[in-house]
Amino acid sequence: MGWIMETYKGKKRQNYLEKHSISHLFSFLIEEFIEVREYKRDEWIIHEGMRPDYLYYVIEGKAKIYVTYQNGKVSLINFINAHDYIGEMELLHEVYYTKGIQASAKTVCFAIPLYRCRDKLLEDTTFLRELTRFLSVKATRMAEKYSQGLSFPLENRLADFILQTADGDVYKEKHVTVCDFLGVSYRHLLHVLVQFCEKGYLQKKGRHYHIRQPDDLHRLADVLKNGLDMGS
Amino acid sequence: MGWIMETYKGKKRQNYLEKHSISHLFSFLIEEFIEVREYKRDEWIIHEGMRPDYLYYVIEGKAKIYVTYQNGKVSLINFINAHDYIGEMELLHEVYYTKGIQASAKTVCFAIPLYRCRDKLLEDTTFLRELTRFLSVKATRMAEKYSQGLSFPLENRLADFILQTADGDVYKEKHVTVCDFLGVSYRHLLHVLVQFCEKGYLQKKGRHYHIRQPDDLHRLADVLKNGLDMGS
DNA sequence: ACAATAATATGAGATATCTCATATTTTGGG
DNA sequence: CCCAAAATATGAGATATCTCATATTATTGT
Repeated sequence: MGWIMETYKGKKRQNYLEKHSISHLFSFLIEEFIEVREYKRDEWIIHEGMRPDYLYYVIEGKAKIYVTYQNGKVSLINFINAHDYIGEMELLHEVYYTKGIQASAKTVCFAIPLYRCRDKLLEDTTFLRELTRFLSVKATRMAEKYSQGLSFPLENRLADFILQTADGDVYKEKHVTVCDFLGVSYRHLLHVLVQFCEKGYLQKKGRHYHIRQPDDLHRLADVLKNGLDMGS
Repeated sequence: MGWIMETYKGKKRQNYLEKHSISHLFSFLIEEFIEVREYKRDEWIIHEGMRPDYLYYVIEGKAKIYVTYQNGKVSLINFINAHDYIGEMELLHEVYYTKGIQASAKTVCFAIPLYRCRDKLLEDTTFLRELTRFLSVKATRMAEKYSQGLSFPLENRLADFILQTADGDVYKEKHVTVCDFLGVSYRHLLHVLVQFCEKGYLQKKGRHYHIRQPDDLHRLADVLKNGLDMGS
């Protein structure tokens, strides 16, 4: 299936480089090395287990990180959005088991060839500082999610997820994605959603859910927050 | 309780700086800035919610990262060992909710004052590259633990934990610590341990457990591993 | 437009895990 | 050496969550 990633050339490439310049993230001239690539929905940006030759910086779109376990179970580890890096592990480590990354919408990224830029990147203070910040946030988020996932029932985590992903007061994530992400069975996710509806927190409208009582959801979600909190 | 952290001076300090030199991790002369500190068992290296003024590098000992939730629930997020950094989040971010870090054995670390070194550190390629590696490993480990925690029952995670923390063929972690770390109730942890004994995987010897059938434990633990794996 | 596939839905029984109650043993501080 | 607190233990009932079975409804490729 779809492995027809498109590389923008000429004017289109130039346009992206200008409108979404990332030159301030580097202290050397990065532009000439960048390939501007577009991945279609469901296309794999990185195949699980295959070492990528590029460092990616996401310009627009979104993607998901997956890992497959030996028993065949597939787990959605995280979402990737604009301004995230992909493939930084391969830049930093000789040996690394690469996770799978799949675009969940049309996704445009800047691809920086490691074989030409690795040394430059690893000598670049501006870039390293930027990457360090990115990784520290990533590590913190993961740590939070980890302890939350273990410490609280789905009720709380789902309330948080709904509030975070709602479009206005409409929640419309796909159930299959959500139960992967929250690590629960489809059956149980539906069960809790029905409860939310019965309690009047949500109201089902066809395929979507309307948020009726955001305060109640906030009350459930706030339990996950630690002490003072900084938003993010 | 115990907040009498001791700072080594003179010869003792000099000794540590020489025997555990970290000058290769920096491209400027760091030695003169370093304070060598010793924290006693159960002493808090960083208090939750209080912004530390130092970046720490652990030389010997071990510690635990805790976070307290609004409902009073306390969660053990991770262990810290020799060669780990503490307080790097505060170096990188203006605003950050600091987690609590408690020594679980006598712990010696190098404390680098941020008010004197922040700018130097953030300009230092060698250090940034090092820190980036550290953070990338941390982020990956957390991501793995997260998805594992959600995806597998205690049986599998405990088998893994036992094998990882066993001293030879003797497992002797404190139950209270373990159930914090694995995010399960004390009752349930005991329940699964009893099962392991009944199945002959472990044998209880007073306060410790003797590993009888490591292969069976490995079989359970291996389920957590993804595809190829790289150890770490 | 049709067939195949993915996503949504719902029920029922099985497990994993939690909570609470209570008892015994170990440990650290005075 | 003694006490209070922490850690260990065990039972019983309540919940959260999973698995499997089975229908119905989108979506997608051709």
